[in-house]
Amino acid sequence: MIAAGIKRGTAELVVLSVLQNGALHGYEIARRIEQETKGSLRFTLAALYPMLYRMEKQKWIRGSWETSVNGRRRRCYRLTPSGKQKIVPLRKEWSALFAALHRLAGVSNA
Amino acid sequence: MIAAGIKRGTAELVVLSVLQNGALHGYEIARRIEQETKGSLRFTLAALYPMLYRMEKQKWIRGSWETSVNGRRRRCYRLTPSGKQKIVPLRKEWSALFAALHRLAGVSNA
DNA sequence: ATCTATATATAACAATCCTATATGTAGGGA
DNA sequence: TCCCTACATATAGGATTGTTATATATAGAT
Repeated sequence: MIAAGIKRGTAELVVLSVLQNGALHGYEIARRIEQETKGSLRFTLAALYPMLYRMEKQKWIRGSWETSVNGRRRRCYRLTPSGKQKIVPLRKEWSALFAALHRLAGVSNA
Repeated sequence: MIAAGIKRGTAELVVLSVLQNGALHGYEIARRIEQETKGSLRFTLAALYPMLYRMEKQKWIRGSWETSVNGRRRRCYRLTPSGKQKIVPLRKEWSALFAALHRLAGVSNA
């Protein structure tokens, strides 16, 4: 598990990214992040929910209450056009950070 | 300039890394980081000084007051053996983060 | 004489994680 | 039946680590 102090700030990009493949609710977003990184990246729901509210307020995602086949109420979020556009510069900035850390500290994705 | 919310948490690794090439004082550490990343990564001194105190307290660096040729008093920091060892797992964890972001969000050092 | 660069220090604030706690449903096993 | 786990959302309180603003002080250039 990557420590909190290291992964700090990644949630925004990560949430937007997993929503690129289709609408998801909060609980499922957490599971996808964990699965797709083989458990190395993981966020608590207490971190994710307020983050989703902020992103909805900024119009990057739009939430809608839905009911699953089991009768559970969920809030499903999908990317807005604005949210899709947001990903590009965000990924670019993270790439710039990666380049800087690669240069300075020998960090690599290998 | 990489935004504060993105670079958050990198200072520790970055400071330890620039000190690998020899002892430096706070003001100079800030300049090195900026120079070696062509201005893309930059920390305020108000962030660096408390960080240096924390790292000294944890025995990763050791500071000593010195006087420059100009008669200015500076606190020069050098890596301790413990600090050198600290870099390895820290770089590894940052590499793991970027592997995850590469996979999930297409972040790359190119 | 004033302005910039050098050099350290701290207070007040902001953002984004965490743990802990709360609420409630559905399904499985003892 | 009762309890435990999985599902699903919500919020309070605390920790960490950045920011801006402010303070102090010396050296060299204009």
